[in-house]
Amino acid sequence: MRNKKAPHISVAIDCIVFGFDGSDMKLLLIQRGFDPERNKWSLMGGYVDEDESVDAASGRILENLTGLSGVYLEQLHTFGSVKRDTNERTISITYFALIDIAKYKQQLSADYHAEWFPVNNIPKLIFDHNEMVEMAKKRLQYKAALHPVVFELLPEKFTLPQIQSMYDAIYEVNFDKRNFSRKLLSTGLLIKLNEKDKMGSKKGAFYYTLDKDKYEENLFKIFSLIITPDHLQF
Amino acid sequence: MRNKKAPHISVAIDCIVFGFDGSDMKLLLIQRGFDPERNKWSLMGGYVDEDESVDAASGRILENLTGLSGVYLEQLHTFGSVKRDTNERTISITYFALIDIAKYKQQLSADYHAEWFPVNNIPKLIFDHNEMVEMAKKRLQYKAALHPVVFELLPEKFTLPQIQSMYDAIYEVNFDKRNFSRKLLSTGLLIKLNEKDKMGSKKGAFYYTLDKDKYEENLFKIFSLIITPDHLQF
DNA sequence: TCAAAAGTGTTCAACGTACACCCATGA
DNA sequence: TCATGGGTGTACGTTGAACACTTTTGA
Repeated sequence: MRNKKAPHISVAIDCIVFGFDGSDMKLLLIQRGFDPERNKWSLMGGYVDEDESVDAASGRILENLTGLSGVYLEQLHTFGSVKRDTNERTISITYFALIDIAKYKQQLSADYHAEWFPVNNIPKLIFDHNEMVEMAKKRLQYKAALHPVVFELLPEKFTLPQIQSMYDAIYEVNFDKRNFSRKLLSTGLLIKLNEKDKMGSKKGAFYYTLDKDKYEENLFKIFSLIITPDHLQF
Repeated sequence: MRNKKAPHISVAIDCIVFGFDGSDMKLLLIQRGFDPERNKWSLMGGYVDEDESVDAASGRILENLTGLSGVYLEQLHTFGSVKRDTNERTISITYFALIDIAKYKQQLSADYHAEWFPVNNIPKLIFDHNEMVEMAKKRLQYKAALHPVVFELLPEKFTLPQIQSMYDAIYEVNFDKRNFSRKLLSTGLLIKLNEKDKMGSKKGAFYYTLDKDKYEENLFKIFSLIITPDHLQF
């Protein structure tokens, strides 16, 4: 009951950071610098301070450990088994972040020892962090099915092959590129630029950019144009 | 960082209980029996014990305050503003429950002072509990769009008008009953019984029951037959 | 007999899916 | 010149949406 004294339980945050590099989905991990479990791979974690909200804590902790700030962060789930942390009773509130790898490349590699791993080849992580990652992958699938959050993973301008690779990676499928581009363009949310990306091919692929105004207005109607429930892993 | 000492933050649970009575969606509330905020309406809450998981705590707290056990409970979100609890720094991990009101009616009214309120007419609640309820309503919409969890709200046998009322209530729309019943029956998941419910009308409506085997098998493919993204409130 | 809710079918437009070839370019 | 990836169109079946009348029966 609320009027009894609260037992002591520590409150931590762990951040699951997804990135997209133009062709693959990646996950950001750090090597733990202290005992226990020193040198094992881990998510970015830390304790919530007494005078900060848990949302604020997630941003602070991510920035401390990776230098990343201003990224899209959303609460995922709170993990609270009794023995999940081998050290002391700790619950962990997890957040996931979506970023465009290229945009933050320099910030990251300069001072921090974080590394990108392909989402389908994650090493063994400390505690229950692998479970957290699995849940985050599923949540991303759900979220992306109904919300255009995934544009957070893309640079300002991007090509159709890039955005399709992103969806292919998130849902672990291969969409038909003819149907995919038709559906995507039919939203009217993409503006074609007079400029090509020549990185990916000799012919080059046209860049597109988000029509921000329409994007705000139509936040709702847009998706599930792309994804049907068949694509979700239950 | 993980190696610093954790500050003291209390960890509480709050449960948002949705019920369906055959025609309306309801929310279960209790009147707080202690200060501060004595006698104000509130969700069912309590502290997590040091030696129990947060999932276990949610079940225990719900049972303590309402007598309900064995109900569908799912974690919703963790609320963690600094001043959300006016008493001491407390984060609240919220869970939502789905129950068939009739099934638990006796359990509830006997010993507990909990009351059902229509979801569209909730009183002012303590702390940030109204916000929690709003989030739970949205989550239920999302969840029900892709998962058949809503059968948790129905009795063993139910009529087509009842299940449609439920969807109408969750999405705050009025589905066309011809289209609705065709879609629902096309899943092949409902078994028509040779028995009618005469409560709702003179003619009576046939009872249906879930084909449990098929239900297990097809957990995934089923929904979004009913709901399209247009129905979601963003 | 009538009021009230249950139950049922058809038509049309929109959408999803499958599928194959040409284009532009740099090496 | 050729290998590589980019870009486009059509045809068909399925699905979603709009729509109105008949049935049953208790009061």
